[in-house]
Parts: sequence; C-alpha cells; structure tokens
Amino acid sequence: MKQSELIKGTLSTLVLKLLEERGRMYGYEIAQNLKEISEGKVLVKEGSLYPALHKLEADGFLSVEEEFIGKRIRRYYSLTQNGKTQSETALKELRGFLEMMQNLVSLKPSLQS
Amino acid sequence: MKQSELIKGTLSTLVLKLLEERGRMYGYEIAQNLKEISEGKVLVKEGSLYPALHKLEADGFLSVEEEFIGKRIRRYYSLTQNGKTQSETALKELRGFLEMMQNLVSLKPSLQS
DNA sequence: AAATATGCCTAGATATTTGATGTATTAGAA
DNA sequence: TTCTAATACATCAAATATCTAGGCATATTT
Repeated sequence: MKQSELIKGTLSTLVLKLLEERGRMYGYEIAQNLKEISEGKVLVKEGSLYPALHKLEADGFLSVEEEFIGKRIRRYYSLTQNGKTQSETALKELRGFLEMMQNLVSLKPSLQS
Repeated sequence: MKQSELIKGTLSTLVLKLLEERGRMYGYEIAQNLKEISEGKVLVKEGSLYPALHKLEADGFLSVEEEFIGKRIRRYYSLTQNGKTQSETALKELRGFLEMMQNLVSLKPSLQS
C-alpha cells in the first residue's frame, strides 16, 4: 500500500477545496500547491490531475479561461455556482469520512462489542 | 462521489487493524463489525471483502483455519508475524494520511502561500 | 412454509491512479 | 552559449480496487 493509494477518491474534493479558497488556479499551480501544503506528501501526477480537471469541467463544476503567458498557455479554472455547491457537499462528506476513520483506527479492543 | 468511494485503499488496513485487536475473525464477522463500529457508514460488500482477504492471505499477512459450525464452514483469519508488522506499518501510514487530510480540508486561505 | 440471516464465493463492469510518453517554452546554471 | 531544470499542457495503456450482481447452501425466525 503506497501512501498515494489513499488519495483515491479525494483528489477532486481537494481541487474543489483549493479553488474555493484561491478562486482561480491553473493545473500546474494546483499540483505545486498540493505538494507544498501537504509537505511533499500529496504528489499528484499529471496523469491524474488533468483528467480530474477535465471531468470536473465536464460535470459543470469548473469553468475555464485560457491565457497566454508569453507563448505558453495557461488554463485557469474557477468554481461555477454548481461547483461551489458541490465543493461544500464534498467537503462535508470528506470531513465526516475522516472523522469516522480517525475513530476506527484509534479504537481500542476494549471499546468494542 | 459516493461515501464508499473514499474507502478505497483503506479496507485492507481496517481488516488488519480489526484482526490485531480481535485476534481471530471470519469474513462475515468482519463485515458486520465494520458496519457496527462505523455506525452503518462502512458497508463492505462481499465482492470487496473476500477478494481483499484472499489477497492479504496470498501476501502472507493472514493465516486461515477452517471450522465447521454444524455443516456450515467458517474461515477464521489471523495475523501472521508478517501481518503484525504490516498492520503496524499500514496503520501508521493511514494515521499520517488522515492527519494530513484533516489539515488540508480545514486550511484557511490566509494560511497559505 | 416462507422469509431472513448466516456464510462462503466469483465474474464482469467501472473508475481512478500510475507510469510512460509527447510537445513546447522559459529560466538559470555551467 | 549550451545544457538542464522548471514550467505547462496533454493522452494512453496498464494496474488496481471496488461494486454490482449473481450463485450456492445452511440455519433461524416468523
């Protein structure tokens, strides 16, 4: 079990969370940011991130604006109205899940049936 | 995102944790127990659990003893020595992951770069 | 007698992530 | 100046884990 295995299912939610805070980010920036704020523990691969972004966009949760920095393109993502709703829903769910998991991994045998 | 999507990658670890505490359990019992101690939130399907158990066994982390209760068979699983080591490693990792995730989902924008 | 619970199992579909690979620009080090 | 690393997008094949949906059989409750 690699540490990265555990990220499964949480990437989209983390992206939504970041965009909720930052307002507007591009893919590379998101990857760097996740790496920084997780102290190198969340290392999202491009092969994970870009498909995830495209899916969120296709689902109507993200809108995109393309910009050229010199000759290099950047695709800035922002939350749509649906995206904001989705972000709150997903975060609530993720927090509930984390709380429950914390509980499970810290349970002592004596506390159980 | 169904709640179950988030379980991905954690099932094996939860099984190891349970066996570490309980010493000896069979599949059906594990499923019931996860359901109980998670207050109905972790509903492991047989299609997930049995393959997971078989994999843990194949990896040398679990040993099996078959018992007949009347005519009905039960397959009791226990941790091997490797399984105990693996359990501790996996739990440490999972706890670290949970802590980090807690951190990520509660971060305020002002705390970031 | 019928329905529910116990108890094991597999096969196919689905979804996500990884690793590899590709293209191209820009900045900085040697 | 030349080479390397960083920036920035992207896709595809393969691996992996889980779920859905089935199957089989016994035991218990209604």
